[in-house]
Amino acid sequence: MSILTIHNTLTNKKEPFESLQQGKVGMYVCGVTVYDRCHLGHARAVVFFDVVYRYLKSLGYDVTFVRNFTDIDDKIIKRANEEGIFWKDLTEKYITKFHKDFSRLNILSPTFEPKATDHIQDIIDAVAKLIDNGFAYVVDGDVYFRVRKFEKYGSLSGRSVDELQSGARIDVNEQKEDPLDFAVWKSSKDGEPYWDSPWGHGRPGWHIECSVMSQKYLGKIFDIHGGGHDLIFPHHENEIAQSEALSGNQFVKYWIHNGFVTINKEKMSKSTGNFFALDDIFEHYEPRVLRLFLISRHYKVPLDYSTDLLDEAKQSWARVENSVGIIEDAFMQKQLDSDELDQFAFCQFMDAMNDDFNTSQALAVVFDLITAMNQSVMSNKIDIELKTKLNTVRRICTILGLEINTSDLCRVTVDDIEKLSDATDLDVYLEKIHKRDISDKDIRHLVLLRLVCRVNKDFQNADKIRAIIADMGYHVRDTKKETVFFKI
RNA sequence: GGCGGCGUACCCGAGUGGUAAGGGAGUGGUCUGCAAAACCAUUAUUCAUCGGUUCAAUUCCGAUCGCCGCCUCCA
Repeated sequence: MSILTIHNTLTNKKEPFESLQQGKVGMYVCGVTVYDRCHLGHARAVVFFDVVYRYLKSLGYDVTFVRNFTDIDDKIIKRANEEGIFWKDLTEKYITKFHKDFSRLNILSPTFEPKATDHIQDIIDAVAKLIDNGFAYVVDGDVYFRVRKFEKYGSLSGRSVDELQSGARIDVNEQKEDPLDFAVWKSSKDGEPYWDSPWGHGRPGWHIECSVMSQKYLGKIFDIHGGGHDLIFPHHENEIAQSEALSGNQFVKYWIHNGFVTINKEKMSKSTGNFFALDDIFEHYEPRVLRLFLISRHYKVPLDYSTDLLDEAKQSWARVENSVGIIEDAFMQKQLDSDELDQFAFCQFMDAMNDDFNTSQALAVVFDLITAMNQSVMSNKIDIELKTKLNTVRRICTILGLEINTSDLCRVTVDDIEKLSDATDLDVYLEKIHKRDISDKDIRHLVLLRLVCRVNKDFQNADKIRAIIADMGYHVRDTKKETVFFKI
């Protein structure tokens, strides 16, 4: 059995994962700045780290998982002004929205979900300490971090300070000692939200909230810190500088960064308007299809979005649910109690996940199992081996957070025909159909009537009813003794 | 300009120093009243191009072309 290896951005290598404390993992993932709806790019990051969280737990680790909300910053103030609402109302609106969207994507709640504005005093204390130890300085109510004093600066993003210096854009703020220095505390202008501080009215700079909250909940050093690839510089670079300047020790052992979602190969981004909001996508696709799509590629490489690809994901997920639905039915008839897993397949899954969370390969294990299960059903082998495969599919999908939903499947059997009041029902319904006076409530009855027609070999009417059913967005599937129907 | 990533069938996408997972789509067949689902068979002598190392490279090295990202807010 393999062991978990993780590609560490810090060393740019795949490394065996060894937690700092036996059996425990501390993980911090940068959440979102709450000033707008979440898009597919956010979803990829959130879903991927949810998979990491679930997988680590499945390995038996006691995981403390922190994902923050950055709920005060320039964009929030700007947006609140544009909409003419109080900034706090804006952030709360989008935090609620975040929870709503991501619960649909079957995301587990993190252990802690801290907000920057709930930790202002901690932030002020940290800034004061940075000033005390010479890593930060005050200019007119602003506080800046002295980048050049932190010798390791640039180690995460692979840049040298001089390189950055030459490429640095001209900053309007001439007060800084060095163009590379960044704000840890920003003084507020009139009308802007502020908190009292030893340096006057102001608010935290970007970056400091993550340094403070991660260390507060996870300690001075912790195992995993994650986020989107675009956060490597400057956000995570700055976090390292601040955090290590505060603690004097290494901040994080493993840095994990996920690649972007792209549209026509270009980065999905709010600032360019090149994005699809989650709730818009949910109107056309089931969240679990979206989730499958998001983990269909290895997390580090870009994932290109298109509706064609989502349609493919939808089809492949239908393959899983069809198969599981049929097999669970089979086990309704034939009780077989076993929680055993197919050890061979499950080991293949573990090997895939242990190889830097290779979800593509992990999914291949699921599809191989599906094929094998279908073959069993085909040859009527409803046995313990099939049950262990089914258990394994369910187990793997749970770890990946993919919810297998077979409850939408409804069925009518030939036995139900007897319950029909009388034969005139058909004429009544055909009349209703003719008048289009039917609704979702009638579906079950329609399917049953169609079955009656089929039993009576009245295929013309059977097909007519099927066409109506299809028009209403349902699909029927016949087997020897029953008809299964479900909404498409 | 600096740094980094990617280029695998019709599409998506894993992977390995010894000859290419999986999904979607297509084609032929089985099954079915017909569909659908499922099953079977089939679809890359080839992994951007050109060199090099090697008994052997798609996998390592170099060059070239193409695409993308970061260097400014950004998952």
